[in-house]
Amino acid sequence: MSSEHPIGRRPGDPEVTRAAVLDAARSMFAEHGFEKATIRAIAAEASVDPALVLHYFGSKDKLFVSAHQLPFSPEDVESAIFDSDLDGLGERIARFYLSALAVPGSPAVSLLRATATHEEAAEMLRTFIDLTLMGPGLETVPGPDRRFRMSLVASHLLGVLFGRLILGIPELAESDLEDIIRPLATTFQRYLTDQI
Amino acid sequence: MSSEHPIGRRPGDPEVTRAAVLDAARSMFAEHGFEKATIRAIAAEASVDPALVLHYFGSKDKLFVSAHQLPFSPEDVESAIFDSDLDGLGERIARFYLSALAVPGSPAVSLLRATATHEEAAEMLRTFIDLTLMGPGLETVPGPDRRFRMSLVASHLLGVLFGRLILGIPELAESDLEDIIRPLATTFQRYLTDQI
DNA sequence: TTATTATTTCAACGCCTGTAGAGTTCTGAG
DNA sequence: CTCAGAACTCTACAGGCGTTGAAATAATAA
Repeated sequence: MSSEHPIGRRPGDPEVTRAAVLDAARSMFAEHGFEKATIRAIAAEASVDPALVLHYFGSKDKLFVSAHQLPFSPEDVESAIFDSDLDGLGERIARFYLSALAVPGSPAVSLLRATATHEEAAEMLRTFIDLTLMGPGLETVPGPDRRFRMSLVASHLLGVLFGRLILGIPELAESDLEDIIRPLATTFQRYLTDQI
Repeated sequence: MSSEHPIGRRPGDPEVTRAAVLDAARSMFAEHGFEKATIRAIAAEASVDPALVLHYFGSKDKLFVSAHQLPFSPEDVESAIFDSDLDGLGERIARFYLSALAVPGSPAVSLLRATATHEEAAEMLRTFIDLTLMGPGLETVPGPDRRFRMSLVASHLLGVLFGRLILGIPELAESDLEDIIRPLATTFQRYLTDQI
């Protein structure tokens, strides 16, 4: 069984091919983690030769980075979460992050999975948290320990994502997302605005 | 540069060698995850030939399983956590798990890391959670949704371990453990005994 | 139309992996 | 004291990996 396409440039828009590679990369990284998502498998999923992947992205590391641009901008988060009074803050955080990220194949899950074995992915995820949760909007949270409080929030979010999408704890994986958001909202509100 | 030891059986207790291999395996799995912890590296760390590792444990998978026996028995957990009144339950859980597991090189961290890319490790971690957190002691927690409540607790514990030891969120990694246990204790207590 | 460049496949490289089998030395049972 | 078996190393294989360079084709600029 030889390749699908003849050698040489194919007609049409190359951007389509490039996008297909990125899609395949995201899906493979999300499902298998960094090392087990092989360039060969990604290329196959995109119906493309492995060498083309490297032609576009240079190396597997760079491909990973390219495939994990933020799904939303830090400004989106700021306005969705912090641009209101403190009262509903916990709920807004829980709802925004879980509904955006707690879906199979989400780049966040891919990042989370790869984080476990790939320091570059860990760095990216730390940056993501820093830019979105620890950004300027955090200033509205009172107290000198606001970063620590927010890190408790982050840890719970991470744990839910991990337990639901990677580990597959049944009670987390099969519950309606709203049922998870509710108790988390209360916890987050307490972490951010109450005595802890 | 050839090997440290001559060929053939060496004098002394073989159990020492076997234990050294297990130690090396635990440390390598904890630091690098399943794929990147190679049999060759584990063998080198234990000053042993790679083939000896397989002689003892049969395969890399089986080695992983052997290296991750529970650090405490489910009965230990039951008595440490559930054999008192419900009042301090949240704090007992937070303190017991975090002080036992939130240390670098702990088998739990190794398991957590490997879980991300290795289904067998995920199965082991799910079983661990099932045996210890969801065991018979959970019956003392009121409400038909006690398993769901406990899964919220588990998710938070997972998230703290992940954030502190794998991802390396500074506020979690550098805080005194007691400062983390305190707010978690309150949250756990609420999850398990209050309206959520 | 022609020349250049970007896109694509092919074939191969060197490296590392888990694992198997054969050979060597020690231990312990009879 | 003998000898079967356990412990241990050496060598090697087969397969997969990321990556590279050359060749072929299409798009585009002159």
